Amino acid sequence: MTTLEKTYAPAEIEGRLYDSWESSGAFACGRTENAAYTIVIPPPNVTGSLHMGHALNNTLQDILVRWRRMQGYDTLWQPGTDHAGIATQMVVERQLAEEGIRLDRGRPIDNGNENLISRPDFLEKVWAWKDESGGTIINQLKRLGASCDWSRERFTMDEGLSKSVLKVFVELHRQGLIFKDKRLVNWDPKLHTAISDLEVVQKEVDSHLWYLRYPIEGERDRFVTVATTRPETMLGDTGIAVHPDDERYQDIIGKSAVLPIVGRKIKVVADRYADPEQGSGAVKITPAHDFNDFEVGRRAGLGMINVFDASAVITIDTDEFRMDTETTEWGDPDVAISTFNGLDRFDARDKIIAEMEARGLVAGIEANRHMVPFGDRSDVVIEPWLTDQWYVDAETLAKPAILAVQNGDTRFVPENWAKTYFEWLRNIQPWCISRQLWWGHQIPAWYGPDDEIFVAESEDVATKLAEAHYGKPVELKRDPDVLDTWFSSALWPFSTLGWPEETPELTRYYPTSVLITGFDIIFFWVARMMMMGQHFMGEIPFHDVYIHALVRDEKGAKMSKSKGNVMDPLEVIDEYGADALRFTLAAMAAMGRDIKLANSRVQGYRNFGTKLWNAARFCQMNECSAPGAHFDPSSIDLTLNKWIIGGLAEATADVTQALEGYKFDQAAGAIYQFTWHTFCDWYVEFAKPVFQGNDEAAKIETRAVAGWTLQQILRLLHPFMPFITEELWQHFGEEDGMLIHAAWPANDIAPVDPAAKAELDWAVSFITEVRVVRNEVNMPAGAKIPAILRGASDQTKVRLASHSDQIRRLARLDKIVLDADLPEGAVQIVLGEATLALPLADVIDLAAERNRLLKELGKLEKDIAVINKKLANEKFLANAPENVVSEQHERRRDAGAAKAKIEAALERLNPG
RNA sequence: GGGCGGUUAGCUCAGCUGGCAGAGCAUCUCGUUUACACCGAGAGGGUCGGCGGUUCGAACCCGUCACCGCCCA
Repeated sequence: MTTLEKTYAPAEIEGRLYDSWESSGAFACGRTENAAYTIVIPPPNVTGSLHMGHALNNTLQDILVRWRRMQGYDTLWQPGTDHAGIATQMVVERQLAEEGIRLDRGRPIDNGNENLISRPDFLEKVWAWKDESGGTIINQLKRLGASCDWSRERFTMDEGLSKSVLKVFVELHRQGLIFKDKRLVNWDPKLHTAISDLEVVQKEVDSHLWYLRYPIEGERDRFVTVATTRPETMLGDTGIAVHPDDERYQDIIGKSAVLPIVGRKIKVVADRYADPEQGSGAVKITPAHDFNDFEVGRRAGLGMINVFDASAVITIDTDEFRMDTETTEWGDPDVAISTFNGLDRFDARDKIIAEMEARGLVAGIEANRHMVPFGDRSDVVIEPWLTDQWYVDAETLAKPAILAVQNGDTRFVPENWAKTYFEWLRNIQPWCISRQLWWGHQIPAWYGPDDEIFVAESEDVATKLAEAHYGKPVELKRDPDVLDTWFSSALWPFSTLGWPEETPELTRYYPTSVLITGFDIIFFWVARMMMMGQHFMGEIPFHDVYIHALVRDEKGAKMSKSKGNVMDPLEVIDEYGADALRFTLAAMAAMGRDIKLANSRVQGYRNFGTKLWNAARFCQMNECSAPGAHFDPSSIDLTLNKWIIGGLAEATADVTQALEGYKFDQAAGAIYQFTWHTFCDWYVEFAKPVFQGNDEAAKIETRAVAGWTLQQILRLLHPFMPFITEELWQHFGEEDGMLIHAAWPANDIAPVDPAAKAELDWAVSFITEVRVVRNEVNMPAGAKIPAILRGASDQTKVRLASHSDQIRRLARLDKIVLDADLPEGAVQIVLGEATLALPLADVIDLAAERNRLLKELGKLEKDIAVINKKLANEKFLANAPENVVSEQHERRRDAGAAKAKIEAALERLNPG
């Protein structure tokens, strides 16, 4: 076996190990003799590439999956991507646009150079793009080390998943839970599709509040002033609302105003929506272009007048626009049409203001900062627009989803997020699921000649339904729209397992164990998967939902391309290795707190990997190989070895327990602490004299224990740092097989020996005390000096005898003499019941030593005063638990004894 | 406006059921003692945001104020 290099080189090793895991089938599920442990990946967007959020999300999933796999579970980490309707269509459309090709969606050709592409041809292009570039993020997940079962990779547009989408749509429709309706939707005038509330981002925009005067009909010189942020929509105004209790407007409620420019008669209605405090207290009502106005209009029975086309261009040459109009001094519908028709919405705004000003109807303009809805993909202002769309009755489906979390069938971790979940589900609106796109699952609805709707899983069935309905064959037209991507994602926990087929996988792996995701996705995924899972499987989709933090930059700002503060996980992996990135993310994944990531942190954990690597080198150099199956950690002789084995047992329990509670940071902290500070700092240093000594039996045992402990460390660390641990396993693992398959250490893997712990703790504090003092009195670091131990108990003497080599080496003492006389000017250290003296007046700074002792004395006196006050308090004695009281007594005794020794030392330092 | 979270060392954060305030990074000092300078030994650094309350005892529980962040309207 080759000797290890001086440092670990991740780049050379990661790819090779990943391939050997994958090709050996290590990631595959199917050890069906064991209990199942399932995680479905929150499907990344097929157009996406790995960002830090993904890195965190998938690191945590991989930690759980690798850990459970080692525990023997039949693990399935189900991977895949979603088809990302809008995003993917945009990518391909953009590519085509560069070639001068545009989708044939019934709009006029801009110029002679454009070519149109048909829907089937376009879809072919999308699939070609997907085959070519759609696997980016999957390969990036592999760089991270993700141990997904890639043989089961799914895509939401796959045949099987598409089949489940059809079935769900048809069934929900039959149950009356999917319906078609004409309502206001969030319309994206650039992408020409409806989008869901969740795809709208509210942004604060500096704009104005315009105060416009509308004349009251039949009353000369009487006006009502309305305040608006969107003057261009006034063309569609059909009413004015005032608060029913607003005294200013009592006399005009029920009357009509004349809509300026247009000449339409619009009613003044009383509605609580009008806020007397806001603006003028009167608001113009445009039911076809505002969600609130829509409700007001419905309550008051106002008309709805649409003034925009799909691109939000003013389109008013219509009969409905002319409704209730009359040409007067204030307005003329035909002039309005000729002036505004065909204008872009923002040009129309300027022109409206100009026209109103010309009529003297602008009462004021105020600067105003307010929220404006933007499409998260297109980044243009979203228009509430009246269209026919398909909806899911989310309110009905939400009920069981709420119940399941209330009664604990599904548990949020941390549990606070349940509130967010409830909040959203309790106020849920009908879910608009149709999208005016080509890429996606086409809605399985066909229309007869009279627009009768036939919903069926196939055209054949729809045709038969239609024939039965009409009594003769008719020509049907399929609904051109596709379904929201999230509609198919909602089925992911069971559609990926084969549903609607009753596959063995479905029976075995559903419900899944846990869903790991970010809080921003509770609505998109968690809630919808819960609704669909319960409705179609009759069972919750996951037992636990772990919500992790957001990864921010080191200053706490959200990473974004525009800010230029994104850290690319792949660059970090290139620089420090995947293990370092993974460990950093895990160590920082404290519950309920965002992660502020800095390169220095990753570097620190890279160093941890190097430390482990070098500890392994040390073991290798001293022939500490893994001892094999015959090794029994409970039949160990040396205290040192009993101690490290006990420490390992405690660390094992800590890591396991932390992982069980999803406390990734604590698990990482426990293994880090044990590996570096217990194993590398103390155990290895204590083992050196053993290896250099002549006690062959001790050498043999220590070699075995060191090798065995290292092997257990590799196991415990593997879920966090899979690559470096697997690489080292080749040197320190069991003969057969890879670490990924090795067993997770049981909590009772080895006995914890309190006596051994006490003995080593004593030796460690001996060494530490000497080091502290040597430093404080400026003793040359390299100087080997003698020491005198006085007043030691028998137990201490025994302990000293057995660790004398180690203590002399690490404290840099050349000999330790018992109970000798003290020469002048010795440094004295209080060590439990004993006093340790370093009698070397010529190499120490006596003034510094005196200061040191005085400082220590001061500290002890302060401690004693605090304890005395406590113990003098009768209420404390009466109320505090007995162990707390006795602890205080003990501390006073110890402090008192130490104080006496310090005083004696001061006395000896300056006799007289 | 409604909801959630935060405020602890210079920075980033732990701190469980109330019982001696911790880690990593950074800083300073010393050091190459045959795994490791991506290292080792040590040090300094705190009004636990403010005020009140409960308690023998509060970083922790309660109230209140201030500031910061996020989600929803």
